[in-house]
Parts: sequence; structure tokens; C-alpha cells
Amino acid sequence: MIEKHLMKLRARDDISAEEERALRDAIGEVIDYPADHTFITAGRELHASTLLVDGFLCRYKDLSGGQRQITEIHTPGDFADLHSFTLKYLDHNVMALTPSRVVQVPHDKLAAITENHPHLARLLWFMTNLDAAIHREWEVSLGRRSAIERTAHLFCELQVRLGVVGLASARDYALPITQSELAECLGLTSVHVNRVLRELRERELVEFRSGRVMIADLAGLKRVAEFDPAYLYLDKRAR
Amino acid sequence: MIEKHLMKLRARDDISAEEERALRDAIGEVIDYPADHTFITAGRELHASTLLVDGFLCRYKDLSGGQRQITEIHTPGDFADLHSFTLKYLDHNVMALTPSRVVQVPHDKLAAITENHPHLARLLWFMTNLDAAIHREWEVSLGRRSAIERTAHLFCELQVRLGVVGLASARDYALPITQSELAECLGLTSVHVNRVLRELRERELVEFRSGRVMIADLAGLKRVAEFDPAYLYLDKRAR
DNA sequence: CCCGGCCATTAACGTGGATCAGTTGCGCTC
DNA sequence: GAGCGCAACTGATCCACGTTAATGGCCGGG
Repeated sequence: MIEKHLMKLRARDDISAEEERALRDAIGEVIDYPADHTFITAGRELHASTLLVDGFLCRYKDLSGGQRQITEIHTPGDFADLHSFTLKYLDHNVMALTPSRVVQVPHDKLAAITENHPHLARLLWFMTNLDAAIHREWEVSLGRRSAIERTAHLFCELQVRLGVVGLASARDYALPITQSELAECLGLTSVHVNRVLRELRERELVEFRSGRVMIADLAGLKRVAEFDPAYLYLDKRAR
Repeated sequence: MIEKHLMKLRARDDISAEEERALRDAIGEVIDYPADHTFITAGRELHASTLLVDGFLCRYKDLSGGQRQITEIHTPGDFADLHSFTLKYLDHNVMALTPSRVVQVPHDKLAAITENHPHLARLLWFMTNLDAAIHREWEVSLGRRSAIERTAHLFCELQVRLGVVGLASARDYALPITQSELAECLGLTSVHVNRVLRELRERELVEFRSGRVMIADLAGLKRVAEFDPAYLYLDKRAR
């Protein structure tokens, strides 16, 4: 159930058998959500965090004009709202982009981990800081990169993050979301995302079709995006 | 020395005398940085975190074309790189926007706090999650708000954050940075920031002049920004 | 007192992406 | 197998913001 989460953690630090046991003991109810279902609403008090087992989730905020900004995409193995453990309620919503399976991890189990497993606790803290690093990189994309660079950057990021949990190769990966949802990540309109996707296809970098990202030229894609994966902290240096 | 930090913490949770003592015991060297000095560089291994006592800092990333995106502004009382405690090195740089005084907090002192003061440790974890919430709000600004809304939103955010530590009133506060630096926060050019500032002035909402934000109409400014301070978690609900 | 450098400001012009208004295609349902 | 609804796709037009270039103010230094 939490294998992908363990893969994600182990890409950043070593985990002992005992810590693994503590994590396995912490998991609670398994829940399936349909696509487009918002299961965490901003402001509501929370008593458990959500670990994504299968599918895609996103965090988003709505604006008055009906606009929406997705602030992060979650891939299997991610704790979608681990930060609610310290925040107690969130400033944003969390939604299933695709039919998704999650497990609940009650906050009191997390509290027990912080008391009995300091190293694991620090690693969980690290994981929330990793989400913040992803937010920062998205700020850079939204603030300074052109539409095509931004789109290429997102495809690169997801290729790496999904690769860590065995869900992406250098050639392709599943990303069963719509062009409108991509636009909500990228701060663009779906019309313009469509044009950008065409250009990426014509330049033989990537093709995004029927919920799949097919990478024709990974090196070229990274070059367009100026992609540097350092912000994903994929090494065990110093930890 | 850490009075403003304590004000910031106490705006979110109660702190016991013993916890306050633990924090005071953790502080190390005091350092003054001149304006425009980058004192933390992406990738360098870190062994202490930086608590801002006086002045303004920012986190930023550079792009190849000479462009820069500031991902967060830090105000007195902020831990500018508390996240380096778990990350060990950063994905971004940290710079003094103005002449600034900071205190170092060695990571081993933070480790001791996590072991001996679980509640305080959780509060520090919370503080890094608060930075992430600010990043998310900036993503929304950069992705979906117009230049004038975005600028108004930043002025509102800083009014609240500086107000918490006694450095802003409802009328005005000091923000001794340039229009170019403002532009680097807002994902705009300095030329356009200048136009936006003129419009905000002509609409009698705010005036930004000689390093000061003078608020003519706070309610109106918040209306333009659609500002909702919930993401700053300024209540003690449930904590 | 003049000079150089930074910052603010503005005007003229260019453009990336938004907006508007569709058409096409495809899976689902009845 | 007609009809519906949603997603992909496209062309025409518009405009918010970028680019370029120039001016003036201010301040610190020689």
C-alpha cells in the first residue's frame, strides 16, 4: 500500500526496518475518490493526512472570476496534505484529478512518530519542505518562463517525480488529465496550452495525447525548459 | 534579539517560558549584511539557519537570461532558511534586500529542540509550512492575478506580516526596496511596475515612494487584491 | 562643483498570450 | 444510430505587458 511512498522516501534518505514498521502501523482507512472530487476544502479542520496510493491529485485555489490556479500536482507516493498535521486546516483545496486511491494517516499517529522516531519525523518534515521547493520552482515558471518553457518544465518535473516511484521511463508516462487542467497548473488558458502542445509536438520534443506524455527528445525538452532537478533533492548527501 | 520572532510565533500558538528559554539558548553568532549581499547560495551545505532580526531578506532564483524571480520576502522575525535544517542545502539563494542584521541558529541546537521540546519542534515545522503557504499564494498571484491585483496583494501581505511584529500600521510601513526588486517579486518588468504604482497612486489606494508604503485606502486595496489573509494562519484555532 | 551611477519615470512601439467564437471528434446513453 | 456532452482544436482579433530608449532627480565621491 505504501510502497511508492517508501520509494520516494528512500530516494532521499535511508529508512530502517523499524521506521518502515512505524509508517506501516500509522496507516488507516483506504478511500477511493472519483475524478474531479474535491475531498479537502480550505478552512475545514483536519485530523488525518492523505497519502496518495494511486492516481493524481492536485492542490488548488479558486478566484472570484471563476479562475483557478493549481499550485501542485501530486503523484503516487506523495503525502498530499502532510502539512495539515501542523497547520490543522489548509488554505487551499485538494482534489482528485483522476480516479484515485488514498490512505488516511491520522494525525495522532503522526504525533506518535514525532515522539518516538525523531529521524523519521525529520524526514517527514523534509517532505513538506520538498513540496515548498516545488512551489518555488512553479513560482519561477509562472513569473519568468514563457508558455512553452513552462510547459516543458512541468513535463520534465513529472517525468522525474514519476520516475522515482517507477511510473515513468525516459520515453513516456501516463498523465491522464485534460488540457484545461494543464492550463490551470501553468497559469495559461486552455486555448493557449493547445497551441503550445502543438508547437512542442511539431518541434519533436514531446507529444501529449490521450492522457499520455510521450517524450521524443528528453535532452531537448530539458534544454527548452532549462530544467535542473536540484530542487527535487534527489540525493542522499548529508542526510 | 529574538523578540520579533517570538511575536510571530505567539501570533500562532502559545509558547511557554521554558520553550522561550530553549529558543534563546539556541541563538548563535550575530551578523550584519550590507544591502544586495547574497549570503546563502544554492547547493552549498549549511549547518545553521538564519533568523532575521532587522531589515529585509529575500529568497530568489536566477535564470540564464539574466532574469530573476524572488520567491519570498522575509521580514524581521522570520527564519529565512529554517528549511535548511532538513534540506541541508538550498535550491535557491538568499540575499539581503536592505542592510540587515541576522542571528545564526546552529542546526545541532535545532536538533536538540526537536528532541527535547516536541511542541516547539512542531511549531517550527509549522513555520516552514507557513512559508510554503506564502509560496502558494504567490503562485496564485503570478499565475492568475493581473499586474495591479498582484501588486496590491503583495502590499496587503506585507502590511499584515509586518503588522504582526509591530512594523506596520494600517496607514503605512517601511519597505526600502527598489521598483526593480518589486518587479522581481511580481514577475513583471520594472517599467510596468512603475506604471502600476502610478495607477495605484492615482486611484488613491497606495503610494510607494522613497522606500515607504503609504496606504490611502486599506479596504479598497484589499478589494482590488481580493486579499484573504487566511493563508497566513493568524489564529490559534486548534493549535 | 562636477561627474558617474543608480533609480524613477515616461513615451513609442512590439508581441505573447487572452478572448471570442466557433468546428470537429469521440464516447455514452437512450 | 441519433443526440448529447465534453475535450481537442483553430482562426481572428484584442490588449496587457514587454522592449527600447531617452530624460531627469538624487546622492556620494573626487
